[in-house]
Amino acid sequence: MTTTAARRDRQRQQLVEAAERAIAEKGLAGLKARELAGEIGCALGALYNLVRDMDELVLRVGSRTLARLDVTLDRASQAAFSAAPQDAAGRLVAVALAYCAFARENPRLWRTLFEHRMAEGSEVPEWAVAEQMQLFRHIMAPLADLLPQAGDQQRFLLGRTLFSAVHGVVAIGLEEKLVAVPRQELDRQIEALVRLVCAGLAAEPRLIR
Amino acid sequence: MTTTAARRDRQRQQLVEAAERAIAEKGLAGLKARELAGEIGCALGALYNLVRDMDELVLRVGSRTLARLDVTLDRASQAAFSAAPQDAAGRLVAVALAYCAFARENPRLWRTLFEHRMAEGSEVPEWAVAEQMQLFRHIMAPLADLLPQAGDQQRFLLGRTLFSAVHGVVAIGLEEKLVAVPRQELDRQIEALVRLVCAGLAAEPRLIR
DNA sequence: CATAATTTTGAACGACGTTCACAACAGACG
DNA sequence: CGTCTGTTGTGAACGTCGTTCAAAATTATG
Repeated sequence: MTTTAARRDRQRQQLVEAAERAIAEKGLAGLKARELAGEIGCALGALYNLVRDMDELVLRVGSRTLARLDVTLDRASQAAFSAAPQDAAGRLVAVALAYCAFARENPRLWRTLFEHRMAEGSEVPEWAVAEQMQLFRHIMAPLADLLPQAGDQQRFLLGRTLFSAVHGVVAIGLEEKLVAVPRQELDRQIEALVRLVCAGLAAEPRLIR
Repeated sequence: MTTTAARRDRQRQQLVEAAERAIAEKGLAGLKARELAGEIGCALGALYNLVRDMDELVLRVGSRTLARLDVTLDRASQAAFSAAPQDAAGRLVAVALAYCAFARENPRLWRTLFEHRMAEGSEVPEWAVAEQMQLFRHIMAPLADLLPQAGDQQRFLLGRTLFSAVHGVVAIGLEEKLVAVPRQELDRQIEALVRLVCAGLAAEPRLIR
């Protein structure tokens, strides 16, 4: 019968959603096994029939976050393309700004993507890594327009650098540790960074040799 | 008598050094109160006479890390200045590469600077924030040469953006999660990023309006 | 030297993720 | 319907963590 397996799937779904809510409200450190068990109405030990351990749960939440981020970046990229099909730099800026907006609107879920560390001895499963890589296409596509004569290798390296750089600006800009940078200012920083790199590429293409 | 206060200071020093060793070897998650107490030869509870809580201990270790980083950046900046006094961009590159080298050579201590979060309800003390700000001067000085006619505000914003961008590239490049990026390649990425931004500044100064 | 103040001690506390012996249960067969 | 068997849910118990605290030990004071 489907009763057992189906209800397990349903409960697993509830569990992931409860975990997502908990992280979104209280951050990764606010995710408690006992609280989740209470919320989905099962015993503490039953969690481990739905999920190997907390790491897997966090990865599943991360998977949902990445999927939502992917949709966001897609929309931003398409909108920019519709507005100015030949402005590849503008598309890069749009993706970067969308990334920043997503991080601002989902601060704790977004942070969890980076601050979570697997328990000692465990490795990030392959599917989780693949999901992260998927997102790169939003950067690689405009870059291909911007650098038609560069090799795939060079483009990939530059794409990763660009992503890392924007990510760094967003991560430090949204850090609660220091005073929060106002939205407009952070957006300007990001746009300036991307445009400066693009202008640099145009002026001195040999820099990425 | 100095006996009490002096021995406390001595023990506190030992404690911080033991904590630094523990973090350097096993990461922030490998820092255990009981282990430290054993190492400096005191009871578990006595730690709380030397330090308010673990957060303070981590901040003290962070302070030492920042001091060593400061020395490293200073040396790199001065060496670049001696080699080419008027090459401000080269000095920026040198500082960025030194930052990357420091992170690579002190991966866990460096990571701790960013991954540590205060316990709920506590705030990062003012002296710790000031120490972080101190480091900005290594970026601000070359930037002042590079943009003599920009305002302090603009320069500061660009400096922070530049730091954040380089930090992001280093952070993601050294992530153990994915395959480690080879040293040479990471250095090239960082140099390319900084030089691209500098070239962009030269070609399109209006971008930082 | 006696007395008061301070400091060290380690058992105890509460919270955490995870495990496990056992109880409850579901389905198969007579 | 009753019994047997394998699976699933249960929550107390385990080990670990940072932190606290009453008592013991040590140090300072008159």
